[in-house]
Amino acid sequence: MLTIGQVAERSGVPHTALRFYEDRGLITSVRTAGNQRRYLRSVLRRLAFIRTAQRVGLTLEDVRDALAQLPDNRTPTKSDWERLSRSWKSELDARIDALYRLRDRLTGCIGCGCLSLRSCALQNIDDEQASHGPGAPKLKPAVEGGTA
Amino acid sequence: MLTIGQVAERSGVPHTALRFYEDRGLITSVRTAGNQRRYLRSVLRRLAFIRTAQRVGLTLEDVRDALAQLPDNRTPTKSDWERLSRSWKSELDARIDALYRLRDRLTGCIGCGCLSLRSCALQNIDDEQASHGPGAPKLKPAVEGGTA
DNA sequence: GCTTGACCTCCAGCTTGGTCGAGGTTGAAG
DNA sequence: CTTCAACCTCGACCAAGCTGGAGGTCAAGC
Repeated sequence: MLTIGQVAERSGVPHTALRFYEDRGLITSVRTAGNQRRYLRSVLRRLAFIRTAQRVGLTLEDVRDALAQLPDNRTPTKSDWERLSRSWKSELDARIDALYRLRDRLTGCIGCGCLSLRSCALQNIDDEQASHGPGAPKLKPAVEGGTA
Repeated sequence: MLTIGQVAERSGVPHTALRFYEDRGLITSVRTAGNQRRYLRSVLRRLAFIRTAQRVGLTLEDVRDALAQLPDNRTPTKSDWERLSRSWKSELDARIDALYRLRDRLTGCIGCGCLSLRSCALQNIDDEQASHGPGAPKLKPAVEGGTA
């Protein structure tokens, strides 16, 4: 069992954030007789997962909901992971896709002669994300007349 | 020239957010004699760009810094885009990579028989650090978009 | 058994990315 | 010329995701 300080050091996640995550239900701990937190080593795995997910733009709530599908008290089974995976895969795929388009649009624009943006991919971004992600309000299909 | 209401409708970005973005220097407008905002059509392109970038976890500041490289008052040239592209590509690549790892970790776990997590990729996220002894290196210091 | 640093709770405050409403102005249609 | 939706500014407020401090407790070393 690890103390909060040990977890903080090993994971690089500040102890303040660890308490915050616990408060939000992303991680759990048990308490000593003296009311101090003690963590299973598996919390490090969760934390790595949380931080990675956050870095790519998922909210703590997204992560919490996903992790809620995993058992706290036992090693996740194959079907535990399957469920988590299924529920996340399409979201992750969508994000990967969005990133690709964002990147390729940039580099693509160089090739496509953006001096006249008329036929440029960037032009057409607006219609793609019609309904995505809770955090990001949507861009409606814009009526791109002719002049840009 | 478009009014703020027209831009809001076409882009799907609320007018409140439009003023907010202008305040933060992400978009610009000109004013009528009566002090009302008028936008170039190109603002729609910027907005689509902003929303996409946000969706994949970049901050408004990241976006602002990137867009600051593009001219406000003329169509971006090839070299404008080249500069923007260069400065973003590695960041986007890193995020794509992170997403892949996150996704593949999930699906990988299904294949690898996570009933025993021993050899699982997820397992090794933290063990790498743990096994580096007492002064263990940290997880990625987390979130924020500083490296853009 | 005393010290000291790591721990506890609670709460205020910060940043980001906005929304909402009050109170006033503009501008195009009738 | 009136009307009224759409616009303006400004400041309060919101939620997420934290940080930091105050004031108190625990536990390991001397």
